[in-house]
Parts: sequence; C-alpha cells; structure tokens
Amino acid sequence: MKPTLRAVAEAVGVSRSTVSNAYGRPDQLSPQLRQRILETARQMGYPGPDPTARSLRRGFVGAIGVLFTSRLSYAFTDPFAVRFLTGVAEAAERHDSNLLLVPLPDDAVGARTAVENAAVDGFCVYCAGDEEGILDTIRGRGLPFVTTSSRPRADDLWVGIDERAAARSAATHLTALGHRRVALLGHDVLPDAPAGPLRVDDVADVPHPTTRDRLAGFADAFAAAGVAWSDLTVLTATDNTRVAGAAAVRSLPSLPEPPTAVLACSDVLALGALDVLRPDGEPGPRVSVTGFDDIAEAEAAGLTTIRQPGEAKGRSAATLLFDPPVDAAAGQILLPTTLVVRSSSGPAPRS
Amino acid sequence: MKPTLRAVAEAVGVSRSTVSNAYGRPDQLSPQLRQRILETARQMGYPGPDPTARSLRRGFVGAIGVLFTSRLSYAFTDPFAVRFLTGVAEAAERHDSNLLLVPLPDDAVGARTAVENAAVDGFCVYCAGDEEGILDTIRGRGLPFVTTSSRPRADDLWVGIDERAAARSAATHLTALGHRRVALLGHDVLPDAPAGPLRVDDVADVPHPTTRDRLAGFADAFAAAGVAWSDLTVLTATDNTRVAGAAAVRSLPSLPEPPTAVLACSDVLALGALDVLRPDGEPGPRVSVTGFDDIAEAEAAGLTTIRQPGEAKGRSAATLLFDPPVDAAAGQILLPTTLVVRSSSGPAPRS
DNA sequence: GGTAGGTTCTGGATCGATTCAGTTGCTGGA
DNA sequence: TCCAGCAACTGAATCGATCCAGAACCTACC
Repeated sequence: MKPTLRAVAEAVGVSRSTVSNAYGRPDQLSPQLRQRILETARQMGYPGPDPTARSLRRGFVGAIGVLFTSRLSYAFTDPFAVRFLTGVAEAAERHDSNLLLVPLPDDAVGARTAVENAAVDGFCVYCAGDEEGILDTIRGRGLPFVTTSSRPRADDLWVGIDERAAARSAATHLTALGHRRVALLGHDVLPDAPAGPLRVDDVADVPHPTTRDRLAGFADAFAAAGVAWSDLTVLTATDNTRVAGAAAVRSLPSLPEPPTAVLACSDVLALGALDVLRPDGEPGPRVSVTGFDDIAEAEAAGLTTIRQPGEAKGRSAATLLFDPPVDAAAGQILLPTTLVVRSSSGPAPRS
Repeated sequence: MKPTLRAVAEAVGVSRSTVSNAYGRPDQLSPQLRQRILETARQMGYPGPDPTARSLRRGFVGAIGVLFTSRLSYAFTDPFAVRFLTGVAEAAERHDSNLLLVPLPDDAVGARTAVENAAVDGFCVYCAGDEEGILDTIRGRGLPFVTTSSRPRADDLWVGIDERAAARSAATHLTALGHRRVALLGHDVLPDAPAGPLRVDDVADVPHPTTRDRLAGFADAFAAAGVAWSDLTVLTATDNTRVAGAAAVRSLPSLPEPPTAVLACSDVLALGALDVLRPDGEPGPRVSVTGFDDIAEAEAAGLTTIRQPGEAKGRSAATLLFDPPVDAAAGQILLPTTLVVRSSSGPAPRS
C-alpha cells in the first residue's frame, strides 16, 4: 500500500496539518520545513494527497460531467457531437477542470443512477432523451447544469438555437423550389415504431425533443406553403448514424409516388440518404436532400443544410457552468443558424 | 444544503449502516424497512449516497482516465484520436465505468499534477509527449495503466502497432514508385525548431515517440533503397492538424529541387499537404502524398495511407485495464496494419 | 427447554485528507 | 520590562459515506 499523508507526518515528526499545508498552502509554513517534508514524502513514495479524499473534504471535484443519451460510443459517431465536446473541452481546460463523460443507459432508472453516481461539480447535458427526468435528477443532487435542448425552464442555464425556425427555413427552401411530396427523416421519431415508411399527422408526441422541434418547424413551412400533411412521409431511422439514414430511405424510390425531396433532421442522416438516393454524387434535379448541423463532411458532399455553431455551443455551455451570470436572462444564450445551400437541393422535377 | 445519509437515518430512526444498506445491499434488511427508508429519503430530498464519499470509503472510483498530450481540445481534431476514444468508451460502458478526459499541460510539472489529481481507477495513455515522466507519475500513484505508445517495459500493459515496420512499408511503396527526393512530414519533430524546411540526419533525438518511430521506419526504407538521407527533407508541423500540415508544405514547390513525394506521419497532416500540393484533387503524376492511420476522410480524398484499427486499439486498451491478463505476455497486444494504396500516390516523374 | 442457526439491525472504526481556532515562540517598539 | 503582533505550527473536528464484528431476536429441531 502507498503511504498516506499521516505516515509522512509521522516520519517527519510534524502534524498532518503541516504536511497538508506543504502541498496546498506553501505560505503557511517555512520553506525549509516544506522542503524537508516534500523530500521525505518523495523518499517514502507518497504520491501526494489522494484526489478522492481531497474532493470529499473540499466539497468540490474539479471535473464537470457531459451527459449523452444512448450509448456513449455513439456520441462520437456524430461529428456534431464531437464538435460540441471540443468546445466544452476547451472551456474546461481554461478552468483547469477535467471532463467526465457519462453514458446514459436507455432505461430510466439506469440513467438516474448514472447521474447520481457521477462525481462532478456540474453537468453539461447534451441532447438527453428523457430530458426532464434527467434534469430532475440533477436538480435533486443540487448541482448546477446547462442544458442544450429545447424547452428550458426560465431559471435554467441554457444554450441553443431556435430549432423550429431553423428547421422551417430548410423546409421553406424546398417548398420554394417546388417540392410538394417530401419525406421527413429523423431518428427516435416514435419509440416503438418499426423502421421504414410511416405516415403521421401529429408531431407533438415525438419523444426526442430536438427531432420533435425540427419536425414542427418542417410542419410550419409546409402549412405555410399549403402542402397537406398527408402528402408527407415521415421516416424514422433507428439511430442517428449514416447507415441508419441510408437504411431508412432505402424503400423510398419504390413507393407508388416517391417523394421528390428528403428533409433530414441531421447531417449524418442526410448523408446516409445521399448514399442511397444519389450514389454517384452528381448534382442535378434528382431527389433533393437537406441536412442539419453543417458538419465538415457536409461541405465535401455538397449537402444543403442548416449551419449551427458546434464548438461555440459547447464552449458557451461550459462557460455558463463555470461562471454563472448574475442576471438570469444572460443565462440563456441563443446562437444563430444559417441556411447553407449547396448542390444536394434543386428544383422539383415537373410532374 | 442537501440532507446526508445521517439525516435520513435519524429521521427514520435507524442506524446509518442500515440506510447505507438500503442503497447498496438490499439483502441486508427487510423489504418493508427498506421501502420506508427509501420513501423518507425521497421526501427529504436525499439524492442518494454521495459519490465522492462512497469512492473514498470503497477505495475505487468507477471511472478510468484517458490521458492526452497537448491541449485536450486538440484531441478531438484528430479523427484517429476520436476513434480510439470511441473504442475506449465502448469498453468502459460495458464495465459500467465513466471516462475522465484529462488534458495534460505542456509543462512537466503541470502534467504531473494533472495526473496526480485525477480521481480514477486507472489510465489509458494516448500518445503522451513526455511518455516516461507521465508513466512514472502513474506508477508513483500505484494505479494500473495501459500505454499505446512505443517502447513499453516488459511488464507494462500495452496495445499498439509496429510503428516502424508500418512506416517502412509506406516509404517502400514510394521508393518502389521511383521517388528519390522525398519530404518527411511530422509534428513535434524537434522541440525548438522553427516550422518549415529543415534537414536532419539523425532521428534518434525526435522527442515525440510515435513520430520518432515512424521517421525511423521511413529511414529504414530509404536506406534499403539506397537513397541518401541528405536527399530527404524533414518538415515539422506545429501541430497535428490539417492546417498545420498545409502550412508546413507551403514552401516546398519553390525549393530549387522540390521533392516528388511527401510522407506524412498522420492522415491529417497528409490531407493538409494535399490541400496545398493538389488543390484540385485530381489524380496523376504530380507530387505523391501518403498518410498514416486511414481515417474516414482519407478514403474520400483518395489518400494512400497505412491503416491501423482505431476503435480496436481503444477497446483493447480499456479491456486490458479492466481485465488484466494473468499471463504477462498477454498484456501486450500487437495490432495489424495495412498499406492502403489510393490515388494520392503514383510513379515519380522522369527526371 | 436448550441450543444451533438465521435474519435484521447497530456502533464504532475507518477511508485520507482539509480546516480553523488556537498555542507557542520570537521580534520589536514604547 | 512588558506586551502587541506576527510567523510557524498543532489538535480536533469534519467531510459523507462503508464495513465488520457483534447484539438482539426469532425459528426450529432434538
């Protein structure tokens, strides 16, 4: 066993307080004694104060947690999530804080205990499925947190975009191009729905908050353009991944009246759709596809999409956590979005 | 303040042990009493046992640390690092463990304290600059660790590839294509060297272990092909990023005798080189460029490179940490690499 | 009825540090 | 000479749990 602070104190012949001070408060003892303590500690193989014990006594940990829904390893498959994480990491570094990545199991009680057991000073919540349940658990612990998803309470710290308006602008782009038969592609659209084509006329019940907001934004645009919901197809992908996106649109072309465009809720889904619907990648009037996020791959693929600032989102979130503003209004940061038009969208073919 | 376990015990009128058991060892008390305890706890707003206190007493934390050199946010800019992390995350999840990302400051003492202060049960060391110093600090804490870099001790847990042989195969590919004047591109090649062209005849002093091994592998190939070191140019990038790679090769074309090929130590550097040397992306006999890692972007860019299994590397590393093999030999895992030839490399132009 | 065995719960020690209100000893000024 | 003031150090309480040996009680079997 490694020696403890107590052992060092006894070896040197001073009190434990003094050894503790030698590490944490150099001004509280004479330089000579400090040197002597540090030297004996080294000789004894004392690795310095135990981080866990120190955290317990001090009352803070020196790490913030980042919560991801679904499996943690999935988090890294979405480049946008990685960008968010980069921003969080950047801010955490500046505050000499570590980052604890907490994977949330799919079941509610598992998620709850994961949040309860994380040794952190606060949380950045990235897109949690059971948003409210998670946030309540965090509130229960009395820890500060920042949420990125929609529908924050007035007193919550929040950073995000106007999901609905942004989604609307993407859909409006397509209706302006003449598209009337459109497929909407999201993941986690309906909890128990089988993957594949699926017609719905109500988006209020979509469990995934972000997907719900974006679908609502799409709906706004189509309503404004006079397109009936019944002309739209809602596709649900099993995951927010490229292959799931591809799988979800596979059956589209064989429909009696195939849609002329696909509005995806994320770039990875959109890229998957492109893989299937435009395997050659050539621009032109074939099926139009739009995404959401503007990840790096989107540009190379010529994907029309909604750009949102990923790193800034993460950075702002962590910064809010570290330096909570006194003014409640400053605790909610709305970031801008832009419609980026590229070659994956074009005029609808004449019918 | 949130109530503690003690407060709950007093409220219910039982001992602290019993409340503790209600959470951690349900079989140690009657279901009825357990229910009563849990219920009162809920009413009082007790969030469950404090993770820090629990860790202290139990002697383990439930998280493993991943150590990155240079700034943590850089870690995410390298897709290969992200893949490694994905693998680690996957294994960590399976063992119900969280992931603590620990950014290591550039200075030795900062790095040391970062390692000393991390509350974890073990470390995965991803490509640390001052490898030995870091590992010694970890050994000082008596924590288990897995290293991925070269030169492990015989009793260290290790997972990696044969860096030198892999690098050699990339270089041999180029010499076989007739290239004789070649630029080698790595980051962190010489600590205080200015970025830009730079001729060296000795790679043993390169500080970054991976870069050193790969350069050595390149050297092997050129020696075998009868190419003099003096015909090679060593370029050093300021970072392992695409832009740094681009910047490093910027001056190449204007050299009196420009190299016909660039051998990069990583894909991101190679892609940066391609951005400058082949901005149009067309294949052909122009400057050949090869990379290392085979990240996703490499395929799209047609980059010839060495493929190494990123997720598997991370997964194996974490698995070694969680289930250390009894047999010391099984603690060192050598993963395979492959040369993947694409359009970025071609025959050297006739001189 | 006595005792062996089992369940259910308790008390106190312990994990490894930090904190803060002192105590001690020394210097310097009136 | 006396005391204020300061620097250097100490002791005990504390952070919030878990662990383990044992106490109390009940059951059951010979």
